[in-house]
Amino acid sequence: MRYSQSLIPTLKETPAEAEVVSHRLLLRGGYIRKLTAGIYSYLPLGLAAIRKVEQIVREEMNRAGAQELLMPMVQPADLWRETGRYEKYGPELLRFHDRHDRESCLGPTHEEVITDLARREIRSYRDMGKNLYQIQTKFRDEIRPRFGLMRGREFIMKDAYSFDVDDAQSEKCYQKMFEAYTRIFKRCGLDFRPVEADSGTIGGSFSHEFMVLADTGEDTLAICSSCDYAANMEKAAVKLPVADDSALLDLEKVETPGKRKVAAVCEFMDIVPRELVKTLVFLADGQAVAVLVRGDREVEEVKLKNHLGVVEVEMADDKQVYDATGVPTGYLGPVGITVKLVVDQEVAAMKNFTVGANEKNYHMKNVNIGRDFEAVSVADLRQITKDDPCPQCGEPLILREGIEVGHIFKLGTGYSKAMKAFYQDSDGQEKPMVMGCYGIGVSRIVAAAIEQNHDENGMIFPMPLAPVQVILLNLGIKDEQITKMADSLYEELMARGVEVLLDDRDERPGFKFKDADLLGIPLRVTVGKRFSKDGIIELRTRRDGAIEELQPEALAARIVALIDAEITAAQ
RNA sequence: CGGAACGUAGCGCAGUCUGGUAGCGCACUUGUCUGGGGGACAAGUGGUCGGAGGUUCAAAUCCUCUCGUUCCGACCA
Repeated sequence: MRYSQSLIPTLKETPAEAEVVSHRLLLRGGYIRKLTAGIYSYLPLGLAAIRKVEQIVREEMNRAGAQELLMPMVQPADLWRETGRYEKYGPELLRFHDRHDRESCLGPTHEEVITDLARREIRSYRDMGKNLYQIQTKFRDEIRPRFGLMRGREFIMKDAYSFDVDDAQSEKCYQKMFEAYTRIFKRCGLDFRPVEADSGTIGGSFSHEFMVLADTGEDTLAICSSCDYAANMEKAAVKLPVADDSALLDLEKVETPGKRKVAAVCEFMDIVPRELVKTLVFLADGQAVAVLVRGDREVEEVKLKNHLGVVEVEMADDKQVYDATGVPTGYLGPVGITVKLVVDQEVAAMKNFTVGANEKNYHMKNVNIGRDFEAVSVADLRQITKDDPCPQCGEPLILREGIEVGHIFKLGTGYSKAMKAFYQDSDGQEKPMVMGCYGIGVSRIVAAAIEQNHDENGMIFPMPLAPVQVILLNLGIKDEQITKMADSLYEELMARGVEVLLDDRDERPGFKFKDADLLGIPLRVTVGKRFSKDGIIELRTRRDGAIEELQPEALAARIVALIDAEITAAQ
């Protein structure tokens, strides 16, 4: 590729819209351009990087026995009604009517389409054990797209779906995918961790996320400092606390005029937040539910949602709280409350705690479960903290930010039952197919790789993801000898299968160096004065800036060796 | 959708409070010089000031509405 013929519009200044480093550098490097909110064009270099990821994904999926196919992006609403998701999915699903007024949507994921295909085409247990995948543009009408390729509305995803005869086979496939994913992210040169995850709206019984560790990540991970435990914070199990066996004290009502916040109440009553219990009201699919957690804890909404078995929970506002309970916020408590009450396990282990009295300007102390009120249910409902022990081994946990680049689910038979995807087993019985689904955010991987690999001068691509492996700078466009050498090296490298970008623009050396750094291409070859004077070609690595001086004849072989070494190292 | 900010040349911004001439840097065009870390000089091109309506002799500037973008929250690959 010749720079002069390509479209690589680098920017000296950072566009104001870009906040995170990958977004800034992708724009500055001329890899992407925004069309509208959350929707980007991939320019030649951006596309080249994406193709690299796709290729790795393809190779590993195929190696794991999966088959590639391609499904439609436009999907009929009726298919989505079969699983109930047309109603459930929410405004993230972009819906529209075609010219015949048929309801349609743009595929944000493909469980319905693939299950429809499977139920039509697969009859016998002999045809089961299939894993089908595609790499395709998805559309999710995100409420708030942000961070460039990290959370677009339109993005490239690899999605795979497996169909097995029973749980044991499905489990094997899940394991295989777990291994394939580990290989994929390793080959991409990413620093990542697989973590236990919530299965979200896609549904299913069990799942892992693959997280790239980066400060700009939107998820928080709980990672054990000692054993192999790692989980998304929203899923991370809090260890069951030891029950307090103090004697029960007498219930006491205390006047707390104007003291609504935990801090104010504690100060007024001369207690600490861990002796107080908050009563928070959530709307669970519209129904008010009160949740008790210790004063210094936060409710984990995902845990609450799963515990209640509802689609959505949100914190009620002051008015909704008053409407549901008749008590102003700040004075709510479990004693005599009228709405459904669920209790965090930590609170269930407490004795003689302080709560709101369900009456303005009053709190109660020495409250106890069982004696003063009954809980509808007790569960792990709070957010884990960095001070919690590992739920597996009890050693300290570390909390880190991560970018979700892959997610695998055991789906079970939810979709197959809803859509009547049955096969006939060897015993002649009709049985539901056991499904799994496995996603990778292809375009997001490129962003994640940059978040992990950059410096003040620009991107630093790991060799396996680099859009091209070498940038060849001709620093003497008007010098016949230099240009001749640069062109011949360009030809020679390409002949040896090396991907090269030849910077043949009539620009000053400094300008080309800056662009080369910004673009993040792993190897840089310079043909300039050093060559015309001493016959020396310079080879520099982007990551550590190390320079080797070589004779032109030795260059190609050296480059091939470096590339091979880096690619093998990542495998 | 809730909270906040911002829309002025391709990009980054000033000008808006206090109404009157649209400006700076980069980029772009032409020329000369220059040529190893985003060069210098000279001459240029490019604007319905997001859009619509209003107030006024006069609106980028004041008022109303609207569209868009970004940031914080809920969603997710």
